[in-house]
Formats: sequence, C-alpha cells, structure tokens
Amino acid sequence: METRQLKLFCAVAEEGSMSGAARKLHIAQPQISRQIAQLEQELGVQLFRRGNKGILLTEAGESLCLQAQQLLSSIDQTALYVRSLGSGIRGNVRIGSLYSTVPYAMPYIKAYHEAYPQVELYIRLGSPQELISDLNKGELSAVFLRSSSHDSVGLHERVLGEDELKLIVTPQSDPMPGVDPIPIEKLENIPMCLLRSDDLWAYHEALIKECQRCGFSPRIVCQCFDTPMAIQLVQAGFGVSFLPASIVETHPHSEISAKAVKGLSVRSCAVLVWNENVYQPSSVERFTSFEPRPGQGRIG
Amino acid sequence: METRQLKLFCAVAEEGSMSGAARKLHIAQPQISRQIAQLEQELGVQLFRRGNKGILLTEAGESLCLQAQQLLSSIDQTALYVRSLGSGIRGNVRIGSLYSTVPYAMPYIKAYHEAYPQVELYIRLGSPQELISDLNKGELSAVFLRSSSHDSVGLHERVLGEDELKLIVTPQSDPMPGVDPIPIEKLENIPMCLLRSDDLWAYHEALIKECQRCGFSPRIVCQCFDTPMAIQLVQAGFGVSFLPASIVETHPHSEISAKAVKGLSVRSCAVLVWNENVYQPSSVERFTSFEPRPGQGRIG
DNA sequence: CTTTTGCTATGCATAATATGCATGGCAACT
DNA sequence: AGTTGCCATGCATATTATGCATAGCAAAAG
Repeated sequence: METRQLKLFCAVAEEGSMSGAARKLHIAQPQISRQIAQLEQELGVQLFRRGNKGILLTEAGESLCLQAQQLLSSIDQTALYVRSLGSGIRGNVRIGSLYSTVPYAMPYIKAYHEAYPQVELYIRLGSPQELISDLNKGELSAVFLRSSSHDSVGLHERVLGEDELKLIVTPQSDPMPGVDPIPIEKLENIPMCLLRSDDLWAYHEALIKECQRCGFSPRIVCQCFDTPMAIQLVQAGFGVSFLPASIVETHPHSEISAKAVKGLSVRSCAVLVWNENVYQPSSVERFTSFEPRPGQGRIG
Repeated sequence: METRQLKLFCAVAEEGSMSGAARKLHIAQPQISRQIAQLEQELGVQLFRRGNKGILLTEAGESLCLQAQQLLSSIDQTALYVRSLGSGIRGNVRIGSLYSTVPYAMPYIKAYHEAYPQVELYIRLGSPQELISDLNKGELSAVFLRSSSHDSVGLHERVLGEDELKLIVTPQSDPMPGVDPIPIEKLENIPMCLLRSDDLWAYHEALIKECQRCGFSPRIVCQCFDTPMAIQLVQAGFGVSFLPASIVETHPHSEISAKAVKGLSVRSCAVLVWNENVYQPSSVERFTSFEPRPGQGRIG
C-alpha cells in the first residue's frame, strides 16, 4: 500500500466515481481503474461494487476510506512536523548559564523564545566547569559564560556584552555613601568577600596590586566560588565584593548597589559559547546565531 | 512521502547504516542513498549526518523515525483489518428471526459465531412482515423464517430444517395424557388458541377439514398473531395450540409439551432468507452460506 | 427502438521511476 | 602505503505509472 494509492482511493471514494476523481486530480481515468484494481488485488478485497452508473463502496472499502483519510492526514502532519524540526522553528535547546551572565541570558532567551515559541527550552545554572563539561558532553546546546572561562577546542563564542567589575556594597557597608566613583584608598580595612573564579582572577590581581601601590593590602575576609553566594555574603554584612556591574540589575529590590573604584578598571565579557564540533539541530543553530531585534535592552 | 521510502528510512535508521540496511533488505546500497536523499529533499530536511564511518540521525531524522514506525505499523494494521473485513472474518451481520425459528436460529448463529468470533452480530425478533420489510430495506442481512412466508423477488432461501406442527398442551389441558400420537377425535370440544400466520394457514385448513371429516368443528377460543403469545395462552390454560414441534424445546422448563395428532400431518420448514439483489459484505455471505459442522444438533 | 451519454475496463505505447552494477571519494584501521 | 568499509554518483536496465484510444455496458434521451 503506497500513499499514492491511498490518495487515489480516497479521492475516488469521496467523489463516488472514478472518472469524477480523475477529472478532479487531473489524471486520466484508466489509471484510476488500474490503481484501484491493484490495491484491491493487493489487499485481496473488493473495495468498490461496480455498477453501470458509478461505483459504491463495499464494507471493506468504507472502512479503508475512513482509515486511509486518517493515515494520510497523519502522514501529512508528520511531514510538516519533521519539516518544522529541520527548519529550526521546532525542536529543543538546552541552555546553561552562570549566575553572573543571567542579565545577558534572560533577555536573549526571552527574545529567542518570542521568535521561536515552539522550541522547547531547558535552562539551568552552573559553574563554568560544569557548564563547559556538559556542553562538551552534548548535554547542553549552548552556555552563557564570562569570556576566557574556557579554553577547549571546538568551542565558539559570541560576545553578548561587556561590563565593568564594580564594588558591590550595601548602604551599611558602603565606605563612601553617595560618592561614585570612590577613591581606592577608602578600601583600606574594608572587609571583602571575593569571588574566586578564573575569569575574575585578573581583577583580583589588579585590585591587590593597586591597593599595595596605595600602601595597604585589601582585607579579604572570605572567598567564595559562586556569584549568588557572594551577593548573599554582601547582603548579610560580611563585607563588600567585586562583581560585574550588570548583576546588580537582577537584584532590583535588594539593598546592594554597584560602584566604580577610581583607578581600578577591569572589564568582563558575557559570551555565548557552543560546540561546533558536535552536530546541532537547526533550532540550536538558530539559537546561537540569534540576533535580538535592536532596541531591546539587556534586561528586557 | 511514499511508504516504500519510509520503510527504507526506518531500516536505515534502525541499522544505523545504509549498506547495512541494503544487506538486510537484499537491495543494492546506492538505491538507499538515492531514496534517502530524495526523501530529504522532499522534506527539505537533513535526516542523517553523514560521517565517514556510518551515519547518524539528526533531530529531524530521529523524530521521523519514531513517527514513521508508528505510521507503518498503522498502515499494516489497516491493511490487515480491511483484509479481514473482505474475507468475512470481521464485519457485522444483522439477523432477524421469528420466535418459532429460534430453535434453528440459535444453534446456527452460535456455530457461526464460534467460527467467526470477530464478526459483530445484531439479532432481533419480529413478525414475518417486519422481517421481510427490514430485509428488503437492507436493515437486516438475513432472517430466519418459515417457508413461504415470503414472495418478494430477489430473496433466496435455504432450508435449515423441517418439523411437524404438533399439538401443544400442558399436563392440565392434555386430552389424553401419556398417549402420543392421539386420535383426532379427542380434539372435539377442546379449546384451542390458534396462531394466525400465513405459513400456518395450510395447517389450520387441514385441521378444520380433518375435524369436520370426523363430524365436529374445532373449538377455537382465541386467535393470536405470534408464537410466544400462543405459548403463553396455552400455559395460562386457555387451551391447546398447534405449533412447530421444535419450539417446545426452547421451553424446556415449562410445562408445555408437543404431541402428534393421528391423521394430521403438516410440515413446516425453517428457512434462512436473504436478499441477493443488494450488496452483502463477505461476513454476510459467509453467514448465509454457513454450514455448521455435522454432529451439531438443532439446540446445540 | 435506436441513439446518445456516462461510466468502468482493457490494450498498447510512452514517460517516469526505481533498481542494479560499476566506480569514485573519503577516512580509519592495519 | 594498503586495505577496508562507508556513502555518493553515473550509467544501463527493469519495473511501474501514465496517457490515449477504445471496448463494453446500461440507463436516459430521442
């Protein structure tokens, strides 16, 4: 049973006549006769009762007609669905992000989702190491990272934005409330909770170096390994910290704020990273090459 | 999308290799390449990622594989089902019967049902007129009747059995308990409930004629138009009746019994009647031409 | 009662399609 | 470097589908 035969058969059944179906399908009538006859022989069943005036479905034909219509419709839907998968408007994309890149990831993902609403999204946070590992294992399709968090081969990256690492304070821990930027000397004796991360290491070095140039060492009371913990520590009054400025914008209702430090400037890039060595469905390709419409801000 | 392509595709997907599938299907490998390529072009989607060592399904291919298997299975099942309809092992048969032919209809239908358990059966009782009418309207596929109940053209009949019309009595109304056959003279003054029916009319005539030859008229106290009512009347003590002998066997727990009357012999045939002018599904053809295995009794 | 009409079925030629064979290209393993 | 196993391509062939002309048939029209 080929779908062509089924289509022919359905047309004949609906039309109630072979010549009628032939006219409708713009093919010659004899071919219909033959195809139907072949289908009948193949099934070993008479599908039509031939009268002089038209034809009538037999019981078997009636049943086949009903089921064939469903089958053909299923086939069409399957074709449509597969096509949509191939074009990337359907599919699923598994995304990872650092906490500190959420301000870039969220509007990006949101815009992508609005452009391709039928793509299923899986999103999770993780450390740079976890994300890179899962990316290489193929468990994640793309991850949002800070630049130079990775060095594996085959990983492509796209810079989404850049922001300065700033001093994160609460009103209580702010060494100079109301002043921005503040001079570096004001950091003497200020307790700090620094985030240890490969991509922030340059910042630490710069900070320590700059402090020592001013005659003091920074008072590092705590080191932590992930951004939300650093923020929690600052909010809990353990001290100040240094984080990409944009992260403050994801805590709009908290008391923390970001301030620049005069003479201390290290910038950090938020990047989208994916693996071009492993096969990616079209939906993922569309995701990694996605360009949000201009005018959409970072927070959305 | 032709089913042949889907079958090929599924084989390749399951085998994970075009040449493997080719060996399995006993066809040449290049054809597989071409058919798959054509399918891909038709869908506008890449279904496999071609590596040097074998091939791998893309996301779209994965999806198509799953759905194609279901589709192919559905198609097979449809073919099987239609075949079964055509062969008559499936379908439905609508049967009518007189009350008086139930002793023939029941074992016949039962044996047919055991031979073709997947055929749906609709069964109902009715008067000869109702049954013939519904048969001609196509609402019934076949009916069990008494012979010569019908005279319409196009109706074929098959004689299923013949039984004598006998005197139906209860122990109380029996004119000669323990004696069978009884002489016709004993019917003088015995109250009778006669069934008026075209096919029993010959019997009435014979009865009246024979009684009058013996010098008396039968005492007909009641005439009714259907067999169960006649039986009820006999059981209720209204009198005796005359019915085909076999009907007593469907009342094994009642007190009625059938006795022959000496010198009075009219036989009645139970027949299966159907309409050969209107199309009948194979299941009905199998029903009307059904031959219960020898050795099966009338009551089963 | 014959003719016309509308339908399906069949024979034959042709075009489209699928299939097989031989071969090329490619990468991995020996 | 040679071998092997894979997929892709070109070409010839067999199978299949399609179109045209026509036969057969019965109902409707004249």
